[in-house]
Amino acid sequence: MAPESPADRVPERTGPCARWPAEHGETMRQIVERAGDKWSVLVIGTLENGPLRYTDLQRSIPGISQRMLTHTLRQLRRDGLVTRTAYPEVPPRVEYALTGLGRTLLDAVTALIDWAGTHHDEITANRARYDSEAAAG
Amino acid sequence: MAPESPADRVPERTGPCARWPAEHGETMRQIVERAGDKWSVLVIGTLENGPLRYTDLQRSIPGISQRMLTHTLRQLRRDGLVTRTAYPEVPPRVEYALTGLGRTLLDAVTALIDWAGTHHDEITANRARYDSEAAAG
DNA sequence: CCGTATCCTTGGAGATACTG
DNA sequence: CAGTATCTCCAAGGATACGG
Repeated sequence: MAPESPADRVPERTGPCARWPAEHGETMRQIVERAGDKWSVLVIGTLENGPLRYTDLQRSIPGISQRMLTHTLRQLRRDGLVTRTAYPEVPPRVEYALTGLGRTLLDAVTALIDWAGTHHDEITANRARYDSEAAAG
Repeated sequence: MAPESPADRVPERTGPCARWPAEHGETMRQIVERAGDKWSVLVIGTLENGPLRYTDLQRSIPGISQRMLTHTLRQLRRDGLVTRTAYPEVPPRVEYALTGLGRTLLDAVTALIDWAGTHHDEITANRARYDSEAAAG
């Protein structure tokens, strides 16, 4: 490769992030963002203890709208993280459950939630300090 | 507590998710969402190998706008995940680096990225199947 | 009971131009 | 070099009403 200027301080890092394979860039982003999505995380976490019906999910997750519950469930089903089982009864009953894949994601997400819980106070303190310093100038 | 209707199928799960302490609800969401934020993850990952200057970050993260780089760096500084060091030189030089806290977050996020990488193909296949089934009816 | 369809508001994010 | 300021656009998400 042609020699560069002496100001070439950036080392042998051509891509954005080493562990973020550019090959799958688009899909990777979507997957990681799903894990950071509030509603997805809450739905997955709520299903941890076993299958639940649509209405039970809605009641177990305060603040979620029908629109977002339906939408989130569809995304999770599409990715194979959650299954939907309709029982041909009257009145109709539909249950949602985690798949094996969904359970492994739950583990990874749980690690993140634990991290957030562990460092919650520290981060809150950091923010308070930063804000007060910014206000003081 | 007053006895409920027989349709009381939801077990002793009053809150949304057991591992998601409602006490810190708001902050927890922000923290977890930060870990799912594309730009935050890329900035943190890019700083893995050592401090970098503003312009180097911008060049190392293709597609990031000045606005989002500045904004993301400010959030990360506020949370105490990244430090900003200005060297009083001419021309001015500013370096950004991970803090210890930032490095621990990097570990947790790396686990998630690894999960995404591991199951990338499976998820892609799941989506393809779901989409084709939806199209077929 | 289990969703779909529609309207509407908000703020996230890119592009651009300018300052210390 | 290292940002700030402003404009603009668009898509995520809430509220609501209706269909199977």
